[in-house]
Amino acid sequence: MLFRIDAYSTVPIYEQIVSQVIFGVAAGVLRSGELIPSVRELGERVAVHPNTVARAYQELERQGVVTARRGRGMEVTPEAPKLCQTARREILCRRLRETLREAVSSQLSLEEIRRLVEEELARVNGQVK
Amino acid sequence: MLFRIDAYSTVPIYEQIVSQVIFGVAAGVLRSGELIPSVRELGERVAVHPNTVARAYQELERQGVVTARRGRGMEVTPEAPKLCQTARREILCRRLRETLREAVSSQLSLEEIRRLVEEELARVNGQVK
DNA sequence: ACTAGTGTACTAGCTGAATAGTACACATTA
DNA sequence: TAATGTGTACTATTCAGCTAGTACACTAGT
Repeated sequence: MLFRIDAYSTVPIYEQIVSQVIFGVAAGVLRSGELIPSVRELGERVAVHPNTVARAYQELERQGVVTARRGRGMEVTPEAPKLCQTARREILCRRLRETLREAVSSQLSLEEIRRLVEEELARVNGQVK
Repeated sequence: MLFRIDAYSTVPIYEQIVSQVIFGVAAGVLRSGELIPSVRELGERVAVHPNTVARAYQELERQGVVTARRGRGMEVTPEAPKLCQTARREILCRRLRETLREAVSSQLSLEEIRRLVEEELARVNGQVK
Protein backbone atom coordinates (compact mmCIF):
# COMPACT_ATOMS: atom_id res chain seq x y z
CA MET A 1 0.00 0.00 0.00
CA LEU A 2 1.16 3.45 -0.88
CA PHE A 3 1.48 5.97 1.91
CA ARG A 4 1.80 9.49 0.69
CA ILE A 5 2.66 12.54 2.79
CA ASP A 6 1.89 15.98 1.43
CA ALA A 7 4.48 18.20 3.09
CA TYR A 8 2.70 21.29 1.78
CA SER A 9 -0.63 20.33 3.28
CA THR A 10 -1.84 22.22 6.31
CA VAL A 11 -3.01 18.92 7.73
CA PRO A 12 -0.44 17.75 10.30
CA ILE A 13 1.69 14.84 9.10
CA TYR A 14 0.51 12.52 11.83
CA GLU A 15 -3.11 13.17 10.87
CA GLN A 16 -2.37 12.35 7.25
CA ILE A 17 -0.96 9.01 8.40
CA VAL A 18 -4.00 8.36 10.58
CA SER A 19 -6.35 9.01 7.66
CA GLN A 20 -4.42 6.87 5.24
CA VAL A 21 -4.35 3.89 7.54
CA ILE A 22 -8.11 4.30 8.02
CA PHE A 23 -8.64 4.49 4.26
CA GLY A 24 -6.40 1.47 3.73
CA VAL A 25 -8.38 -0.63 6.18
CA ALA A 26 -11.70 0.62 4.82
CA ALA A 27 -10.52 -0.32 1.33
CA GLY A 28 -9.55 -3.80 2.45
CA VAL A 29 -5.91 -3.26 1.59
CA LEU A 30 -5.04 -3.63 5.26
CA ARG A 31 -6.87 -6.57 6.79
CA SER A 32 -7.70 -7.66 10.30
CA GLY A 33 -4.89 -9.59 11.90
CA GLU A 34 -2.29 -8.11 9.60
CA LEU A 35 0.47 -5.82 10.81
CA ILE A 36 0.84 -2.30 9.56
CA PRO A 37 4.35 -1.05 8.75
CA SER A 38 6.51 -0.44 11.81
CA VAL A 39 7.13 3.12 12.95
CA ARG A 40 10.70 2.88 11.76
CA GLU A 41 9.84 1.34 8.42
CA LEU A 42 7.03 3.76 7.59
CA GLY A 43 9.13 6.64 8.93
CA GLU A 44 11.83 5.81 6.42
CA ARG A 45 9.38 5.16 3.61
CA VAL A 46 7.72 8.58 3.87
CA ALA A 47 10.75 10.48 5.23
CA VAL A 48 9.11 11.27 8.55
CA HIS A 49 10.48 10.83 12.06
CA PRO A 50 9.48 7.53 13.70
CA ASN A 51 8.11 9.47 16.68
CA THR A 52 5.69 11.25 14.38
CA VAL A 53 4.57 7.91 12.94
CA ALA A 54 4.28 6.56 16.50
CA ARG A 55 2.05 9.50 17.31
CA ALA A 56 -0.28 8.58 14.47
CA TYR A 57 -0.28 4.93 15.56
CA GLN A 58 -1.11 5.96 19.09
CA GLU A 59 -4.20 7.75 17.83
CA LEU A 60 -5.17 4.74 15.72
CA GLU A 61 -4.83 2.53 18.78
CA ARG A 62 -6.98 4.94 20.77
CA GLN A 63 -9.66 4.69 18.06
CA GLY A 64 -9.51 0.88 18.17
CA VAL A 65 -8.21 0.50 14.64
CA VAL A 66 -4.98 -1.21 15.66
CA THR A 67 -3.62 -2.83 18.77
CA ALA A 68 -0.01 -2.69 19.86
CA ARG A 69 1.95 -5.93 19.90
CA ARG A 70 5.06 -4.73 21.62
CA GLY A 71 8.08 -6.35 20.07
CA ARG A 72 5.91 -7.56 17.18
CA GLY A 73 4.13 -4.60 15.58
CA MET A 74 0.73 -2.97 15.34
CA GLU A 75 -2.03 -5.35 14.40
CA VAL A 76 -5.28 -4.40 12.66
CA THR A 77 -8.14 -5.24 15.01
CA PRO A 78 -11.13 -7.45 14.06
CA GLU A 79 -13.51 -4.50 14.33
CA ALA A 80 -11.26 -2.20 12.33
CA PRO A 81 -12.94 -2.70 8.91
CA LYS A 82 -16.32 -1.53 10.14
CA LEU A 83 -14.80 1.27 12.21
CA CYS A 84 -12.79 2.47 9.25
CA GLN A 85 -15.62 2.34 6.74
CA THR A 86 -17.63 4.55 9.08
CA ALA A 87 -14.68 6.84 9.73
CA ARG A 88 -13.86 7.06 6.01
CA ARG A 89 -17.33 8.23 5.22
CA GLU A 90 -17.24 10.80 7.99
CA ILE A 91 -13.85 12.16 6.97
CA LEU A 92 -14.83 12.44 3.31
CA CYS A 93 -18.21 13.96 4.05
CA ARG A 94 -16.67 16.61 6.25
CA ARG A 95 -14.09 17.52 3.63
CA LEU A 96 -16.66 17.57 0.85
CA ARG A 97 -18.93 19.72 2.98
CA GLU A 98 -16.20 22.28 3.65
CA THR A 99 -15.25 22.52 0.01
CA LEU A 100 -18.80 22.56 -1.31
CA ARG A 101 -19.86 25.14 1.24
CA GLU A 102 -17.15 27.46 -0.01
CA ALA A 103 -18.13 26.75 -3.59
CA VAL A 104 -21.79 27.52 -2.95
CA SER A 105 -21.21 30.58 -0.78
CA SER A 106 -18.92 32.04 -3.43
CA GLN A 107 -21.91 32.03 -5.79
CA LEU A 108 -20.82 29.29 -8.12
CA SER A 109 -23.90 27.67 -9.62
CA LEU A 110 -24.76 24.08 -8.74
CA GLU A 111 -24.26 23.15 -12.39
CA GLU A 112 -20.81 24.67 -12.41
CA ILE A 113 -19.94 22.89 -9.17
CA ARG A 114 -21.15 19.56 -10.53
CA ARG A 115 -19.06 20.10 -13.63
CA LEU A 116 -15.96 20.74 -11.50
CA VAL A 117 -16.67 17.58 -9.52
CA GLU A 118 -16.98 15.48 -12.67
CA GLU A 119 -13.79 16.95 -14.11
CA GLU A 120 -11.83 16.23 -10.98
CA LEU A 121 -13.39 12.76 -10.62
CA ALA A 122 -12.36 11.86 -14.16
CA ARG A 123 -8.89 13.20 -13.54
CA VAL A 124 -8.42 11.46 -10.23
CA ASN A 125 -9.94 8.21 -11.45
CA GLY A 126 -7.41 8.12 -14.25
CA GLN A 127 -4.59 8.61 -11.78
CA VAL A 128 -5.52 6.13 -9.08
CA LYS A 129 -4.80 2.78 -10.59
CA MET B 1 -20.47 39.97 3.68
CA LEU B 2 -19.95 37.33 6.27
CA PHE B 3 -16.40 36.41 7.19
CA ARG B 4 -16.15 33.15 9.03
CA ILE B 5 -13.08 31.71 10.72
CA ASP B 6 -12.97 28.03 11.55
CA ALA B 7 -10.69 27.86 14.57
CA TYR B 8 -10.59 24.06 14.32
CA SER B 9 -9.44 24.03 10.73
CA THR B 10 -5.87 23.11 10.01
CA VAL B 11 -5.83 25.90 7.45
CA PRO B 12 -4.04 28.89 9.02
CA ILE B 13 -6.35 31.74 9.93
CA TYR B 14 -4.67 34.21 7.62
CA GLU B 15 -5.16 31.81 4.70
CA GLN B 16 -8.86 31.46 5.49
CA ILE B 17 -9.14 35.24 5.32
CA VAL B 18 -7.26 35.33 2.01
CA SER B 19 -9.60 32.74 0.51
CA GLN B 20 -12.74 34.43 1.73
CA VAL B 21 -11.76 37.78 0.31
CA ILE B 22 -11.02 36.07 -3.02
CA PHE B 23 -14.39 34.30 -2.92
CA GLY B 24 -16.13 37.55 -2.02
CA VAL B 25 -14.62 39.38 -4.97
CA ALA B 26 -15.26 36.45 -7.31
CA ALA B 27 -18.89 36.45 -6.18
CA GLY B 28 -19.26 40.16 -6.79
CA VAL B 29 -19.97 40.90 -3.17
CA LEU B 30 -16.75 42.95 -2.99
CA ARG B 31 -16.41 45.19 -6.02
CA SER B 32 -13.55 47.05 -7.65
CA GLY B 33 -12.91 50.42 -6.07
CA GLU B 34 -14.57 49.41 -2.81
CA LEU B 35 -12.67 49.10 0.44
CA ILE B 36 -12.49 45.84 2.31
CA PRO B 37 -12.89 45.95 6.10
CA SER B 38 -9.91 47.45 7.91
CA VAL B 39 -7.50 45.18 9.75
CA ARG B 40 -8.84 46.43 13.05
CA GLU B 41 -12.50 46.14 12.08
CA LEU B 42 -12.21 42.66 10.60
CA GLY B 43 -9.96 41.64 13.48
CA GLU B 44 -12.70 42.50 15.92
CA ARG B 45 -15.43 41.01 13.80
CA VAL B 46 -13.81 37.57 13.61
CA ALA B 47 -11.95 37.75 16.95
CA VAL B 48 -8.53 37.63 15.36
CA HIS B 49 -5.52 39.83 15.98
CA PRO B 50 -5.23 42.77 13.53
CA ASN B 51 -1.68 41.69 12.73
CA THR B 52 -3.02 38.37 11.51
CA VAL B 53 -5.57 40.14 9.32
CA ALA B 54 -2.82 42.44 8.08
CA ARG B 55 -0.86 39.38 7.11
CA ALA B 56 -3.73 38.12 4.99
CA TYR B 57 -4.14 41.56 3.41
CA GLN B 58 -0.45 41.66 2.62
CA GLU B 59 -0.79 38.44 0.69
CA LEU B 60 -3.87 39.75 -1.13
CA GLU B 61 -1.89 42.85 -2.09
CA ARG B 62 0.94 40.69 -3.33
CA GLN B 63 -1.55 38.78 -5.53
CA GLY B 64 -2.90 42.05 -6.91
CA VAL B 65 -6.37 41.60 -5.43
CA VAL B 66 -6.22 44.75 -3.31
CA THR B 67 -4.00 47.78 -3.11
CA ALA B 68 -3.08 49.56 0.09
CA ARG B 69 -4.34 53.09 0.56
CA ARG B 70 -2.43 54.01 3.64
CA GLY B 71 -4.60 56.07 5.92
CA ARG B 72 -7.65 55.10 3.86
CA GLY B 73 -7.93 51.33 3.62
CA MET B 74 -7.40 48.47 1.22
CA GLU B 75 -9.08 48.96 -2.11
CA VAL B 76 -10.20 46.19 -4.45
CA THR B 77 -8.24 46.57 -7.69
CA PRO B 78 -9.85 46.82 -11.17
CA GLU B 79 -8.40 43.48 -12.20
CA ALA B 80 -9.45 41.75 -8.98
CA PRO B 81 -12.73 40.22 -10.27
CA LYS B 82 -11.00 38.29 -13.04
CA LEU B 83 -8.07 37.36 -10.82
CA CYS B 84 -10.41 36.10 -8.13
CA GLN B 85 -12.66 34.13 -10.44
CA THR B 86 -9.57 32.32 -11.68
CA ALA B 87 -8.19 31.88 -8.20
CA ARG B 88 -11.54 30.66 -6.85
CA ARG B 89 -11.68 27.97 -9.47
CA GLU B 90 -8.11 26.91 -8.73
CA ILE B 91 -8.66 26.78 -4.97
CA LEU B 92 -11.85 24.76 -5.29
CA CYS B 93 -10.41 22.40 -7.88
CA ARG B 94 -7.41 21.70 -5.72
CA ARG B 95 -9.55 20.98 -2.69
CA LEU B 96 -11.96 18.82 -4.64
CA ARG B 97 -9.05 16.94 -6.19
CA GLU B 98 -7.52 16.18 -2.79
CA THR B 99 -10.78 14.95 -1.35
CA LEU B 100 -11.84 13.00 -4.42
CA ARG B 101 -8.41 11.40 -4.75
CA GLU B 102 -8.73 10.10 -1.22
CA ALA B 103 -12.23 8.90 -1.91
CA VAL B 104 -11.20 7.05 -5.05
CA SER B 105 -8.00 5.61 -3.65
CA SER B 106 -9.89 4.27 -0.66
CA GLN B 107 -11.97 2.18 -3.09
CA LEU B 108 -15.25 3.98 -2.81
CA SER B 109 -17.19 3.51 -6.04
CA LEU B 110 -17.80 6.50 -8.31
CA GLU B 111 -21.52 6.05 -7.74
CA GLU B 112 -21.05 6.19 -3.98
CA ILE B 113 -18.85 9.26 -4.30
CA ARG B 114 -21.41 11.01 -6.50
CA ARG B 115 -24.09 10.22 -3.96
CA LEU B 116 -22.00 11.75 -1.16
CA VAL B 117 -21.43 14.84 -3.28
CA GLU B 118 -25.17 15.26 -3.96
CA GLU B 119 -26.01 14.77 -0.28
CA GLU B 120 -23.51 17.38 0.81
CA LEU B 121 -24.53 19.75 -1.99
CA ALA B 122 -28.16 19.55 -0.92
CA ARG B 123 -27.17 20.08 2.68
CA VAL B 124 -24.86 23.01 2.01
CA ASN B 125 -27.23 24.62 -0.48
CA GLY B 126 -29.92 24.64 2.17
CA GLN B 127 -27.58 26.35 4.59
CA VAL B 128 -26.07 29.06 2.43
CA LYS B 129 -28.85 31.57 2.00
C1' DA C 1 -4.45 71.85 14.61
C1' DC C 2 -6.69 68.07 16.37
C1' DT C 3 -9.11 63.73 16.25
C1' DA C 4 -10.11 59.36 14.60
C1' DG C 5 -9.62 56.48 11.44
C1' DT C 6 -6.20 53.82 8.20
C1' DG C 7 -1.89 50.57 7.18
C1' DT C 8 2.83 49.02 8.64
C1' DA C 9 6.34 47.24 11.47
C1' DC C 10 8.67 45.80 15.35
C1' DT C 11 9.64 42.84 19.79
C1' DA C 12 8.33 39.25 22.86
C1' DG C 13 5.95 35.19 24.23
C1' DC C 14 3.04 31.04 23.76
C1' DT C 15 1.41 26.78 21.52
C1' DG C 16 1.48 22.91 18.46
C1' DA C 17 3.97 20.09 15.20
C1' DA C 18 8.00 17.95 13.99
C1' DT C 19 12.60 16.53 14.46
C1' DA C 20 16.81 14.51 16.61
C1' DG C 21 18.68 11.72 19.76
C1' DT C 22 18.68 8.35 23.20
C1' DA C 23 17.25 4.52 25.96
C1' DC C 24 14.39 0.81 27.59
C1' DA C 25 11.21 -3.27 27.45
C1' DC C 26 9.27 -6.95 24.57
C1' DA C 27 9.28 -10.63 20.82
C1' DT C 28 11.32 -13.50 17.52
C1' DT C 29 14.91 -15.94 15.36
C1' DA C 30 19.29 -18.19 14.92
C1' DT D 1 22.67 -16.12 24.56
C1' DA D 2 22.89 -12.77 21.08
C1' DA D 3 21.12 -10.21 17.33
C1' DT D 4 17.53 -7.83 15.19
C1' DG D 5 13.47 -6.44 14.89
C1' DT D 6 9.27 -4.17 17.49
C1' DG D 7 6.77 -0.28 20.41
C1' DT D 8 7.25 3.39 24.02
C1' DA D 9 8.91 7.34 26.29
C1' DC D 10 11.73 10.97 27.44
C1' DT D 11 14.44 15.62 26.72
C1' DA D 12 15.79 19.30 23.82
C1' DT D 13 15.48 22.15 19.78
C1' DT D 14 13.46 24.41 15.79
C1' DC D 15 9.80 26.42 13.20
C1' DA D 16 5.25 28.28 11.94
C1' DG D 17 1.21 30.51 13.44
C1' DC D 18 -0.82 33.59 16.43
C1' DT D 19 -1.27 36.88 19.99
C1' DA D 20 -0.27 41.11 22.68
C1' DG D 21 1.53 45.35 22.89
C1' DT D 22 3.45 49.37 21.12
C1' DA D 23 4.63 52.96 17.93
C1' DC D 24 4.83 55.46 13.65
C1' DA D 25 3.28 57.45 9.13
C1' DC D 26 -0.68 58.59 6.25
C1' DT D 27 -5.56 60.35 5.27
C1' DA D 28 -9.81 62.59 5.97
C1' DG D 29 -12.95 65.27 8.52
C1' DT D 30 -13.97 68.90 11.79
